[in-house]
Amino acid sequence: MDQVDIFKALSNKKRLLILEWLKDPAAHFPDHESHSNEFGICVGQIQQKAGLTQSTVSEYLSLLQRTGLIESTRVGQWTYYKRNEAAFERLKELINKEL
Amino acid sequence: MDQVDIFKALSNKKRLLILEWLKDPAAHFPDHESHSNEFGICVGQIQQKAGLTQSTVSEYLSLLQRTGLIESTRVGQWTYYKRNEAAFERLKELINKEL
DNA sequence: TTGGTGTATCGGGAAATCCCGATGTATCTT
DNA sequence: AAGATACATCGGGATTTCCCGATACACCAA
Repeated sequence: MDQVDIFKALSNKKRLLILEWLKDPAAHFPDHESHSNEFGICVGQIQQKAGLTQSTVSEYLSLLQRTGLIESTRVGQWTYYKRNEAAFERLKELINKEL
Repeated sequence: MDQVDIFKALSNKKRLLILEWLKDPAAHFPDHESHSNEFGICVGQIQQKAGLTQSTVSEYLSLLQRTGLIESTRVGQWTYYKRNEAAFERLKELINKEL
């Protein structure tokens, strides 16, 4: 994934929203604390909030993961996604220097 | 132009290159100082270096201008483009805070 | 094992993007 | 005015992106 691919991943309103939600999961997914833990947020929760189909959300999360901006953990039948803040920091440094 | 449109504008290798070249025009367009002045670099110079057709480069520059990242000045038959560094600073701040 | 739930992948129609050649417009020169 | 130069716009074929429904896969519960 090069710089262009990262910008492409960020070139979508819904994906930007998802990344924003994952910055503060407790604030954006306050549903009884279920399906929300130290591993992140599961696909279903994100799908519900995003208002997209399950397949679309799954693909978007997969795409974001390929950029390295988020990471996933499988627990039972759930896949939890969370931000990779180190990757965000590296991206910001790159942008600050190269752009 | 919202955040998504700016990321879309940055989602292209050639456009990123053009923005990089315009960071230091003297270094990247050393052709006898001609067609290079305080107003920026003219379309033809950029087109030659980019290896794209004239129409494509014109459209790319127009797109980048719409995002506010570059500005143009018409002088005679030439249109000079230069970076709007203030816009880049605002974008970087936005990215550092929101992303 | 059977059925249910959560996620990933596949196939594809619609829309957007990429980049081109052709053409139009503005400006300069003679 | 006529031709040349620089750029913008138009029309379009090829590719990519968007987002969906259908289907496949993984795991759990009974």
